[in-house]
Formats: sequence, structure tokens, C-alpha cells
Amino acid sequence: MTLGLQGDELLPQLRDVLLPSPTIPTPFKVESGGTGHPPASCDGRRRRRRGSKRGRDDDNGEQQHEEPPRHSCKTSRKMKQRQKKMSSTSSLVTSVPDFDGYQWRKYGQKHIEGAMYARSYYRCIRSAEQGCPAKRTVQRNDDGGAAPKYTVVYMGEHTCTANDSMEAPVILETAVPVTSTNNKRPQNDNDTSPATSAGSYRSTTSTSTSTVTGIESPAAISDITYWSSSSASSDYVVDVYDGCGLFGVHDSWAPATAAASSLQEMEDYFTGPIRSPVHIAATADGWMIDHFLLQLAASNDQPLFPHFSLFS
DNA sequence: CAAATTTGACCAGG
DNA sequence: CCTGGTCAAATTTG
Repeated sequence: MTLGLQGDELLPQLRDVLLPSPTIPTPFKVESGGTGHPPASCDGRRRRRRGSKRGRDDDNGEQQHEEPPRHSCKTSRKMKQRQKKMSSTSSLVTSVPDFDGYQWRKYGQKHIEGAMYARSYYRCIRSAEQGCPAKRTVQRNDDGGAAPKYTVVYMGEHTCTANDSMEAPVILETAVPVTSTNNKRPQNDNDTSPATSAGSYRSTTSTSTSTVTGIESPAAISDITYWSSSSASSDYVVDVYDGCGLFGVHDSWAPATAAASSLQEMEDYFTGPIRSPVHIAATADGWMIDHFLLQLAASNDQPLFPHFSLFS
């Protein structure tokens, strides 16, 4: 309601701040469009005969037999042309991989060699209709801590147009402390895939993480606070980015390759007593907000924030 | 019932 | 050959 309005116009900018926009100049990769848009897909791909999964294990001795030829059309091998290097990539470490304002569809999961948890592969939910090349991978870090961290790698830029009003993420301002006791990890910790993201109303396993610890740095938050609660301005991005991009060695946040110490600091900041408003992204329809508030209300007996009211 | 996820197969690069 | 990334049928979820 009162929140969605500004959020709409701030959306693009907001995204830039909250997530590692692919447009950010990053140290790695550069390549001119390079891969551009490889041939969408060659339907001549392999024709797997099972592709099943759970509940279908009776199927034994599959490789014993003469497996059907791996590639039916050997001539079209190169058509595959996997786009390894996307036009841009960026990564960050966050405890809330879902809150990035975009909608993703999981298309695969893979156990990575030295990693303890599997890596999940997502692509923009509109990659099909609009051919949006944006992708991301989410992998839970190997920290046994109470607050699981995820390394999120974004690849490619979003070329899609999110015309759905419901997808506009909004930053909320709250003044509620998030104590470490209440700060439980998102549902099942052995699950490595945070499933769908923010805008997804589907949110299968109620993935809407209970953690509110954001990925924003205190500094960034301040900035966000400013323009999110007041009328929009166009300078904020500059302030936050300051030309360094989110991954610069700024005093702000240093995701990905950041030193463990800073991450720890961030963690403490968010799990400790509140010192400044915490912001969370939410969809315009407010489901996330709802969730968030409910949790806080349930765990704390603190007065609810005066800054906004509950939807529904 | 449609949409999203699961999960092993497939495949290309190193 | 090994490993990571993608595909797509089956299955789950709302």
C-alpha cells in the first residue's frame, strides 16, 4: 500500500543497490558481448529414456544394457555451444539469496566437488518468453554456523521487462531488532537450494527465509533508508556505488571475496541489537512483509514498527 | 490441472 | 577422464 508506490519507481535503482547488477563493472570477465545469444536450443539434444527420479528406483541395470546412443544426432554436437562466459558475472555472499527482487526458475542442481552442499542453478523466469539471459547459481557455504550463508553468482544481464506490478520489490523500513535467538536459519538446513526467490508467490516450501539479516551494509542501508522513506532521488546509487560497484573495496559492503572478518561484522551487526533500520525487500503484494512481520510478532513482544502496517 | 522443482542423463571444456 | 553446467521427463506443489 503505502510502500508499493515509491517502490515502483525505485525498483530499477533498488535492484542495482541490493543486488550485484550485472551491469556493474566487475574485475573479472569483460568480453564483449561475446557469447551474445547462442542458438537458443537445439532440440536435437539427447533423448534420455528415464529422466525420472525419486520413487522410480526399481529401474536397475540401466547402463548394463546397451544404452541408447548418447547423441542421436552426432552432427549437431556443436550446436550445443554452451555459453560458458556470460557477458557479465558477479557474486556475493548472503544469508538471504532469495531477496534479490527477481524471479528465478531452478533448472538444475549439482553437487560440486569440494563443496559440502550442492549448487543450484537458476535462470530468469522469463528466459523462455523474453529470452532473458540472466542466470544465477546459489550455493550454500560450508559454515556450520547458525546463519547459513549462500554464495550467489549472477551471470548475464536481465533483458526482460518485469511488467508485472507484483514483482516490484520494495524496501521496508523497520526498527525491530533481530536477535540471534530468533534468527533461525531458513527451514531445512540440509536443503541446499533456497528454491524460488523473492517475487515468487509460489514459494514452495515457504522458503521465505526467516532470517532477515540482509546483505546490505550499514552504509548502504542508511542510504536506502533515506530515499526509500522519502521521495525518490536519483543520486543514491552514486552514493552507494560510488563508482566502485558493489564489489569494490569500499567501506560499504564487500561480498564475495570479502574477508571473513567483515562478513562476521555484518553478521553481528544484523544479529545484534538494532542500531539502525533494517530493510528487507518485498514484493508489492506484501507477502514477504507479511511473513516477516508475523515472525517478528511471534518471536518478540516488542511493539511493531511504526513505519508501516501490515497488509492483508 | 498448470506451473515449478527434482534429478539423472547428457555434454563440453580442461 | 573428470567436473561443472544444462536438459528434460517425471514428480511435486498449490
